[in-house]
Amino acid sequence: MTGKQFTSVWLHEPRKATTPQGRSREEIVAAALELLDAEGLDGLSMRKLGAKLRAGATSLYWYVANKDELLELAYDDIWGELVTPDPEVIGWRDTVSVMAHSMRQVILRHPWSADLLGRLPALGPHSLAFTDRMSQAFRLAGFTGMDIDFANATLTGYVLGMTIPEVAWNNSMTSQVDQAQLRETVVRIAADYPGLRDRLAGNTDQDPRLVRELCFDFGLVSVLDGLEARLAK
Amino acid sequence: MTGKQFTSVWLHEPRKATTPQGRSREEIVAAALELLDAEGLDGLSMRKLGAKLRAGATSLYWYVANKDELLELAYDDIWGELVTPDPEVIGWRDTVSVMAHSMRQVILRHPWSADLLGRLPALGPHSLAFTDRMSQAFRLAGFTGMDIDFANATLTGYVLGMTIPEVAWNNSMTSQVDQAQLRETVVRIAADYPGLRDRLAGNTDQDPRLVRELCFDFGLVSVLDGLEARLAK
DNA sequence: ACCTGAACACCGTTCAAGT
DNA sequence: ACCTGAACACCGTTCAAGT
Repeated sequence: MTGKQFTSVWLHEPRKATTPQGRSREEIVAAALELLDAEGLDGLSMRKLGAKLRAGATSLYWYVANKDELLELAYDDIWGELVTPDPEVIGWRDTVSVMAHSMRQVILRHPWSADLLGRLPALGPHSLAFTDRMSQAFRLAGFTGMDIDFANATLTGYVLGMTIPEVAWNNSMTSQVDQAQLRETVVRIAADYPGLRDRLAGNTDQDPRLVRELCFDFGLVSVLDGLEARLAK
Repeated sequence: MTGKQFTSVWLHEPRKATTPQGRSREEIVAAALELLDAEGLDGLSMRKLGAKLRAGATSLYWYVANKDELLELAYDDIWGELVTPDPEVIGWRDTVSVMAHSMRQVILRHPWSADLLGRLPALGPHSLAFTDRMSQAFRLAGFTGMDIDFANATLTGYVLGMTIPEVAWNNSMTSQVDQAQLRETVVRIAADYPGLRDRLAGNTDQDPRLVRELCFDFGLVSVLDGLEARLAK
């Protein structure tokens, strides 16, 4: 009885903007994005956003039902930044590979999006366009029926799962952190796990950004190899 | 100058519990877990938790520096529920496969954890023990050096990325939702994407829970095949 | 049609004060 | 050593009232 209904910005029409006066959704979402990129998810409050638009905080509720809907709009927007090659031109494997790297970059560029992935369903037009384009590549590869969606979910799952904790890690670090001290504490924590400890110790001289790139590529190639192997059967 | 330092519960000793009087961290974390499981991430507030423990909200700050540290503690706890087979007994591939399924179940059982993955680094003992066990399996498989960690990251990345959006989806749904109406709206949204639309339409008769299981297995097998292929080279 | 301000019911956290 | 209450600086959202 008390269960909330399923709701989403994408499930109902926006208020008609028949009159050219007043603000617009686009304007509001653009301002929200600026705030999110500059200050993170906690930096976006309805009051701050109102102030930025030189308006009362509560005036926003005329354009948007609540804050979650606003976040859904902002969230969909960033997927418009994705690079989506044409699989007919460069082939399916390069297409999805480029898309995977591009996805990772979008999330790293907008770290607040990592927090939203586990909270809001992605039903916006940019998300769908992206899914559609990736499906096209997998169909071209030779997948059929539900396997197209499965391959899709496998690859995007890999990218998200690899990138989300990377954001969490970046969040906790800043340039202010004493790297040497951090390393020392991590090693102390890992002391009980010999394998882990030894590999951490052997890593001292590596650039962490580079290591993460290598790791991402390693996994991406593995996932794609695994998917390709299915086609041969 | 203003950058926050890297901090984590795991990086400093807890306040010594030399005296047996007063509350304990364990007690507090256990109560927090109950609240989280029952009411989700938003259901946990310091005031509510204090009330549940028949204490003032602010008394908790004697045991824990802030709410994030409390969440780190709760978050690490759930990974203690993981099934971790012995790779020496059942082989590496079955081991990591069982662990992958177990991970997914833990997240689905504690949906609030999905929100935390992008926010807090996982440095607790349960997380480390889990990583260590999985590394052991991959070493047994034949991986060496950094490839052990890469294989690890690839598999756990896949599981997280597959499961986090599943939680987001579950969050938005309740038993109250009119499935027929939802389907109709989704199809309307997907109208512009023929491939997507057709596959959605063809899916009508499937149990969504079952489809997600199939999808997870499809991806898991693909990822493991891809990793296994590396060993042959 | 659009915007405002006041008000409600919350937050996390600090801190001086108590025992 | 442990706990309290008051206080500060915030939240999202509703709603009657304005233009």
